[in-house]
Amino acid sequence: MAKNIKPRKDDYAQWYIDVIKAAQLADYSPVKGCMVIRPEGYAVWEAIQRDLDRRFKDTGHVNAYFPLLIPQSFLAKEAEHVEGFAMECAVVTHSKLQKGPDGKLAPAGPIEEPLIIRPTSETIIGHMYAEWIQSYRDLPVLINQWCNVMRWEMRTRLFLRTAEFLWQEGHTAHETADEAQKETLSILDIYAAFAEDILAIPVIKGAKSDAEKFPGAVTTYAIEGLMQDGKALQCGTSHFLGQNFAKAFDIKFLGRNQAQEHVWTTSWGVSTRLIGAMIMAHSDDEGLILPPHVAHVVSAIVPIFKTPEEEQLVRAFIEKILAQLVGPGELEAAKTRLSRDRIAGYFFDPITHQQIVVDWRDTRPGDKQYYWEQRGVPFRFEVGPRDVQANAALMKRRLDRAKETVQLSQLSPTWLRDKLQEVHNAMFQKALTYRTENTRHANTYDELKQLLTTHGGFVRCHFIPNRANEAKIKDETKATVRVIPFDQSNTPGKCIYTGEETTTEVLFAQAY
RNA sequence: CGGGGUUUAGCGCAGUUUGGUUAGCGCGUCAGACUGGGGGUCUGAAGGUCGUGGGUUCAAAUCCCACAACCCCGACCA
Repeated sequence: MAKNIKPRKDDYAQWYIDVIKAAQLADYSPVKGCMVIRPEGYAVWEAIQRDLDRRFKDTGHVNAYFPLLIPQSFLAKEAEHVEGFAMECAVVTHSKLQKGPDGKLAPAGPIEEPLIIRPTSETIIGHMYAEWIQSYRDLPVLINQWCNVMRWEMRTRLFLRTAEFLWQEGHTAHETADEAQKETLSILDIYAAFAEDILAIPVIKGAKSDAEKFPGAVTTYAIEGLMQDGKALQCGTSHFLGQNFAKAFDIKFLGRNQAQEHVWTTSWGVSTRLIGAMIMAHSDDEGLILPPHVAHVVSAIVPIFKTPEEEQLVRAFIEKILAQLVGPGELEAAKTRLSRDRIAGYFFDPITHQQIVVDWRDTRPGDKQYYWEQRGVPFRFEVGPRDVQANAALMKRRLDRAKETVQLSQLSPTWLRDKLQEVHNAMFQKALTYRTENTRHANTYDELKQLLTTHGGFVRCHFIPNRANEAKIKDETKATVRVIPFDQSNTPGKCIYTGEETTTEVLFAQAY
């Protein structure tokens, strides 16, 4: 039992915080609502960036960077957009600090037009696109940026909702509505594939109801995941913006027909919230469980010895293990590398910089087991005199604590990659099984209410999306329409709220 | 922004009722020794504007006043 982590069943919210603290993913900061992402957490973000960035580039996108500050007037140009974001904007109104009569620093030098710190960049990017796009030959524009944004939230939670967060935001402009639509959906596919193949989180693709869509979008698509406490979490969104922003920012081009037309735009993003999703989807009462593809340490080797003689033996044997897993070149290169407190790192994958570490610290083996376990490292190897004798190592799997003795001769990079993939598959399956078991069907509103209160999870039902009715349902159940899944059965039924005939099925759930 | 509560070491708390020496305790942290196949033992150490400002007093963590921050419940938000 982990003594610094509250079990999920006792207090899920506290468990979540404890896991993050124990794994040193993040820390609270002196600024309310803002978090510090520590190296262990940032490594996960880097893995997310690395993989997604490749996927974006593979589909023709390029990266750029736009300013943090946006003229306040820009936000107001799109009516729904300003409505959606005005309440949570941080506003910069002064350009300097000056000492007042009391000797204290106070803001001075008011600036002519207040600037807002970007809550999202549609407006400033729209402004630039208006200058850059003149002709159909300039299209499509396929730009992404990795940056931070700020939304002044009342209630924050590490990774899930913080005032400042890191994300990527793609902004594209197209000649036709059809092309923009396709882009929106192809990005959603990328997000879904990424969530499932890299983070091992099964997600449901679908459209948002009008009540839940992005302010300023025509249609918002999302991938939705189910967390272990039965609440849903939106893991990524892709918006078809129609010509709303094109009209607001006058993004026009001369079309093939010699007429001025407005472009069709999209925007899409995922954020550090994905790290929260990853934690809540997989981790257990012992701490973090990292999906292998984003684990910056894929294996930790824990040496066990009593005497200096035994240490010699063990050390020599571990070198043999490393030689087979990372190669003699890397084994040699690692010797000149600085390491903290005798945790030696060996790059297992030179591209992702995922590593295997050997924990030579002078602490008890039990401490080390917990240490690496709480950090979610997929595999631990125990190597002691007994193992040296047997020419083997004891391998422990983080996911289920399964133990396995592996012979030295078995070890190779492909062997470890296969093992990591097995863990990934098992994690995905486990999460998928959980989701399947926690997706239920309601035929009436009473059933919906009853299922939500007794089980949580997703509830699927016939429903005609409608802003007013959704608001009432949210009032009564705290649940919202998470998605209108693409995967529709197309069988007619009665809307659980109005009783009208419809084929539309939606997923309700309480959400983060 | 409304209602309630809290504020003393990194965390959790005692001390405030009835003002009085150097503000303690547990956990954690750090160092050393012994130890070593799942959180071991011992020794030692560091760490405090007692939320902030003002007042009463010979003397304030303690009494008085004002303010602030944080937490919970609403509201807002994905």
